[in-house]
Amino acid sequence: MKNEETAYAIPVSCRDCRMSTMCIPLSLRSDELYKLDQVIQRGTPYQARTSIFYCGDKFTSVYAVRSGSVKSYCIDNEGREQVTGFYLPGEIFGWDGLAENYHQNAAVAMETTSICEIPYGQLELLSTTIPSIQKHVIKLLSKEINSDQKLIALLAGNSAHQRLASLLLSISARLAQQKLSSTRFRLPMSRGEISNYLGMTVETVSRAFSHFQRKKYLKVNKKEIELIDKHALQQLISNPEAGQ
Amino acid sequence: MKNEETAYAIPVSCRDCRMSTMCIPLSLRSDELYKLDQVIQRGTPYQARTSIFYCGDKFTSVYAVRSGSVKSYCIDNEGREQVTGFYLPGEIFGWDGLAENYHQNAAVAMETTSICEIPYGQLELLSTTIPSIQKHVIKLLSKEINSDQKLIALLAGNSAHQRLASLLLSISARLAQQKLSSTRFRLPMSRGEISNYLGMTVETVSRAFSHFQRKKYLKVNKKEIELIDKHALQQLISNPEAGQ
DNA sequence: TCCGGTTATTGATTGAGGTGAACTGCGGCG
DNA sequence: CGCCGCAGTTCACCTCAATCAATAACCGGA
Repeated sequence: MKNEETAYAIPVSCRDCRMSTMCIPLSLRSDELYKLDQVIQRGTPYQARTSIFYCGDKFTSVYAVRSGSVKSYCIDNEGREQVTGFYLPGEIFGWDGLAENYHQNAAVAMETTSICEIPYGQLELLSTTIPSIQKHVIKLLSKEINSDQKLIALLAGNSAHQRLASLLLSISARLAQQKLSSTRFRLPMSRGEISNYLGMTVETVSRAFSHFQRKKYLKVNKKEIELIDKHALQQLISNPEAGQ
Repeated sequence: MKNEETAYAIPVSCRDCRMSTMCIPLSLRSDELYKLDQVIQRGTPYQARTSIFYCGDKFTSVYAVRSGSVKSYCIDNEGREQVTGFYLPGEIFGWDGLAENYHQNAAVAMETTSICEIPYGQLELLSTTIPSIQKHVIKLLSKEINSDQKLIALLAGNSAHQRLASLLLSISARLAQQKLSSTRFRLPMSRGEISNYLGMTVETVSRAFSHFQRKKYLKVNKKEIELIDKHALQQLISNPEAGQ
């Protein structure tokens, strides 16, 4: 019955988890790691489209994506959904609840997704005896700020083509960090979710994909993406004129 | 020589500072406050357009605005400046350097501005003995995340008029928190800085101001703003049709 | 299996906002 | 005093992306 190597196997400990290079365990000594292990909750995988938490839920935990993917979103004043983030394996989400003690966003699995739940109260408790946890938490928060600010810059100053190119390269880079292919991958999110996240319409996203394909920057087949000319996409971002 | 009540007087301690309701001292007992006081550096005011730190500077401190105002910005791939935030009295900035130990943004005073510098190393040290400081730091970081995400939603889903209305109401609300007038105020930033921050052009900002004035939502005189119909601006944000 | 609803692509049209230029008002300075 | 430079406003024009519409591809359920 030793099938822990299959796709959605639940690791028995952080030590066995490939994510530990960017997750909280990073920089813990093994006795400390053991303590952390005790408080992390590893549930059964979430099915596609099921919620991890809702907007307004009491903040209890932060969450690490082990496999699959998650989107976070909020509902603005008059009912419209606004996607605020996509989270891939190895990434941690849920910090948005910290300031007010209630989640400002909802989070939903975009596909079958397994997640480590890290109860924040426990983490706080642990951090009184293991200072490096505090430091790491603060670092993760700060990273979230930096990536949000990059998105702000992207939305404020770039064209539709540039935005999509940025997202694709960002996903590519994040997959690379997990030692997954950075040139061939399957987008977990729909065109609608992409367009919402990037502040444009589905049609514009679709046209941008077609444009990139005509330009031979990439191949698209539904959600399967193959990046052919990453350099051209980079160019496009820094220089709007690139490629007409 | 007791002129500590004048505009740019440097308070001798956090206890005397009106900002303490939202700054770090909040929630400290007076013996703890004393210790914090010891590490905070209160320099002479910054002149308009002088830098507090540059992008790439080593991260050493976070900063609280005591009077005046500050903008943060970064320079993107090909030289363009992107404004990432405006900071008013009582607000804390500089967290962007935490993750990588180098500032990802630059910060510059928009007018004569006095600032408390809080050396982060000292703060960390203090927090080992005063756990509520850690908590507060994390709360401030989390707040920054929430406000960044609001901006993302604003940029992704709203028109030029809505964006400007949001900024004006945000400034108004933040001034109100400091018990300053929320209906009559002087914008510390130029039209160019506003437009850059909101992802549009100076001309569009100008047109939007004129439009609002025609609609009797407000009065503009250079940088002096008088909000006349805040409710109409609110409406405009939640409902794009409001007022044509 | 077929059917109905959702998601994606493509085309035609429209409009918000960007672009470039002209014009104004104001402050600094020789 | 007049000249220059800069910030802000206004205008005419044009572009990019939203909108409207039609069709195609896909998925889940009976």
